[in-house]
Amino acid sequence: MADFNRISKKWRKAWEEKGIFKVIEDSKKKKFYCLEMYPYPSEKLHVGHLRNYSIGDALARFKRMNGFNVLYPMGYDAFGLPAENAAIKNKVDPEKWTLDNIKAISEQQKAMGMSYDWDRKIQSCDPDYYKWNQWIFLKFLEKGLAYRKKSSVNWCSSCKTVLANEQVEQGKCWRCKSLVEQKDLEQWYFKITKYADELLKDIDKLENWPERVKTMQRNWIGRSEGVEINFKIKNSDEKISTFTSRADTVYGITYMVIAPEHPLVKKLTKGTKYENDVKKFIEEVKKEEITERIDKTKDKKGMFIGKYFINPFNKEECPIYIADYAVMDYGTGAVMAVPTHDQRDFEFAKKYNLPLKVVITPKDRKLKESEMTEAYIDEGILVNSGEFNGLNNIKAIEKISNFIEKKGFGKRAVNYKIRDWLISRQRYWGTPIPIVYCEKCGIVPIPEKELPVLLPKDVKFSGSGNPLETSESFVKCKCPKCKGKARRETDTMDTFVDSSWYFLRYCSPKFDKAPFDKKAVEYWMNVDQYIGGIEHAILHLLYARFFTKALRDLGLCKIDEPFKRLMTQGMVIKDGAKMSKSLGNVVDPADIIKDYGPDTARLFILFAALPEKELDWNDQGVNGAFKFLNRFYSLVEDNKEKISLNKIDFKQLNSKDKYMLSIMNHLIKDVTENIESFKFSLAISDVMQFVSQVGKYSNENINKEVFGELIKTSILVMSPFIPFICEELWEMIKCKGFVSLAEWPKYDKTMIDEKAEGSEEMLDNVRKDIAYLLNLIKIEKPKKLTFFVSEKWKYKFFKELKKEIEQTRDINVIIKSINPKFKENGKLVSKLVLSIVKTPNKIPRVILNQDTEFKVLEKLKKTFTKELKCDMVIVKAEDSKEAKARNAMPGKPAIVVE
RNA sequence: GCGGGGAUGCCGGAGCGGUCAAACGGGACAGGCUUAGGACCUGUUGGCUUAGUGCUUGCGGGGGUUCGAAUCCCUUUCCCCGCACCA
Repeated sequence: MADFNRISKKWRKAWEEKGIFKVIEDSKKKKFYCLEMYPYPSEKLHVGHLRNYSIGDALARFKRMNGFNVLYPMGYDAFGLPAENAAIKNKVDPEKWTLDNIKAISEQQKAMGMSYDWDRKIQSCDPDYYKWNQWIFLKFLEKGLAYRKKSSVNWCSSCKTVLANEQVEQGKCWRCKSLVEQKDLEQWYFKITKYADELLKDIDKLENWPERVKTMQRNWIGRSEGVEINFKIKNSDEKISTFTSRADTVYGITYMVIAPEHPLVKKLTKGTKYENDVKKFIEEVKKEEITERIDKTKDKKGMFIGKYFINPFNKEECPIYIADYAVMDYGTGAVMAVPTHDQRDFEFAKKYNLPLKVVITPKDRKLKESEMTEAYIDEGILVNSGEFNGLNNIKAIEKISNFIEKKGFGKRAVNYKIRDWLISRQRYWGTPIPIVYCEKCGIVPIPEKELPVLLPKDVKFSGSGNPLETSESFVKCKCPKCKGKARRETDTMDTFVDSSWYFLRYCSPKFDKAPFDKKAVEYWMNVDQYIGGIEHAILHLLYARFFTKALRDLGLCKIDEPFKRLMTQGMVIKDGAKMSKSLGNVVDPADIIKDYGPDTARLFILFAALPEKELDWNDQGVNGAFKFLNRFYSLVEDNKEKISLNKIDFKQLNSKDKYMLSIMNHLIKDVTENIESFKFSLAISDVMQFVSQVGKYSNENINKEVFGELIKTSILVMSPFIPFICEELWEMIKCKGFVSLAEWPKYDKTMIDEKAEGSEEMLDNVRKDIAYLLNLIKIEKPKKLTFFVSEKWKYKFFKELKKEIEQTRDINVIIKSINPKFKENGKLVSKLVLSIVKTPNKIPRVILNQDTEFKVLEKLKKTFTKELKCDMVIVKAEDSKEAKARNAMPGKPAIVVE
């Protein structure tokens, strides 16, 4: 048995020595940018990574062989919390920890045969890299895209840092899953909301993104059109503004809820008897906020604050409540409540005995407030709505909105769920924010020429507080403006900043005048295929899109969207569950490589499931892949003496040789198409079938040139999946150069139609059929025979048959393919109808072999008479024994005789 | 609740109007090679069968469109995955 590990080491070395995967811009060649989401360098690679890279590498290799100039880089998302936690726990330097991991991981990637251009490696913790984070930050600051504000922020007490909205999942920290608290802090933000509209609109341009990712982004941006309505408060000069997308319901308002944090709450209750109770209520809500406020099933809680507002539409006075279901974050923090037509309002109104007022009613019945058990939220007709009565409610939204603007009650408004991106992190291992706080000058940016602001080494990792604050040399500094005493910003940037533009850096990784070389970016961008996990559907992919647009507006690049096509790979599971340490179902890629070699691991991963689907890890399956590799390898090795690379002499070929060449051309076609549509597992299954056929062929009396061609082709088409072994076999059959750089085979269309095996037998059957039919209708020599051939692949045989009949019987033969044609204009049918015979006296006859089908044919009569433009008589149902007797074939063509 | 994706032979998983009893792999069974096999090769693998290019059942359940449905439509059940009191 072949030693696959020896083979892989040999070729890895050869590739490295020749540097065959390095690329440079080449305007003469078509480019292809293939990118995998760069990994966080944790201690070990897991199979998910392996899958990611196997997919990307197969594609990169395929494109390379197809003549593309392929940019296929790798780098590391090297900043981040785990390094810092390791520092606290094991007293190691986060940098060393990170760099050691990178070394180990890149070693594994090389061992797996990934064809990266390693010269373009990026590590986000390199000052050469994060310098440009700082540079971009300063540019954003200039443009007003970065700003500092005090606000209530998400705080993770376990990670001891604030989090962006995108990093809070169901009230929990995305990383450590502990509950997120709210804190009032002054922090740095990126103004992603400025691009909300464009980010939303351009989702439509992302044609090759998975639908669900696009949907998730749309939902996250959460654009909602509506109106902002101002309400006067009775006995006060204050106004409350509310946002609603349901202007059609304004006549049904019976109360209002405002968020407890709403600034007006204090004002309105000050000095009233409600003041104390309201304060108490707010305290209560804050306490439960974290856990319960996010639980939708919970009872809504609220409280009257002693004030009323006036509904400008009907001048009614309604009470104002504070309630925990109103969130300050969205809209104006106040909600006009229409309990009859909003379920949340309905529940609240029922609980606090607030009035209901129906303003929309279904067409077929009447709604009664007293009988309602839930809000009516479907379409209907407006009632109790003054001049708008009788309108359809959807149409009324538009009319009432106009009315609101005309009367000055409010204005149209658009709301987004997306918030500005909070990028400050109270952690050490990240890009320092290039800002200084001066006693005199306030917030002062570091001048560009002083970048990078380096991370200091003299910090203490105590496990509490931001380690950066322990570095005096870092914190204490001079103001760049006045040279006076100043304090340096100790927050670092969210690591998602690093990953928001790294794909641009790959285009010119060593460029030192700007984050990237505009020219290189113009050549390489955008990313033709991006591959990564679904978990980044919102976070990274949204940020990267935002960055691209912002950098474009800074004049740094010309593209609107960074990733042309996105493919999200499925999870790897084992024994029906996600791999996890606690379940003990983790597979270590290193073990697989050790036992089976890298090619087996790659082959299994790509074969076991389509890239986008879940992959069920199965040890027997791995072994199956291994078995195939051995079979493939020994097929070549055992028969290498029989291989000739000389040109095929087509005159010397027998039908078997021709048949083999035909399926080989088929193979090339299928594999090419399957790879292009990411159906790697199907491409591999095609090759498996082919290899087993070639195996059988090799035992026969073979044509050496043909055999050589078959073997060569199978090595070529397999090489994107199992590059090491293919390289070895390529050498074994004495082909020149690296198979990794060889040209992808092209298929010959004419060869695909080559006669399939067994065609003689089939022709024989058809001959019998014809004889039988002719006998049946008692004519020796019809003028014309028309064959309706149902299956495309049989078309070829009938061509031969045509020749034969025309010569031997002197009959004019016509062949028609019925499948595509009949489907279009009549949806006909070949399988059931075995034969149609049109007699000389112009009465068409139909012969069947089944009683059941006879019934069917009665129905078909119409279609047939139309198609054949003549009457139809069903002559007889041919019984199955008769069919058997004349050895009828299945899927036999319809035959028309004239 | 909203949105996205699923349900196919013993298992993983293709197929997405006729070439489908359903690719490919795994498993199982039989045979060969072998002293023997867990290695390799060959064949079988829904049921019935007078063994036929035969009949019959069948791609979550029910209904429909069609000459014809695993594939299209409706409905229903179950599973996964996102978001979530967004006004």
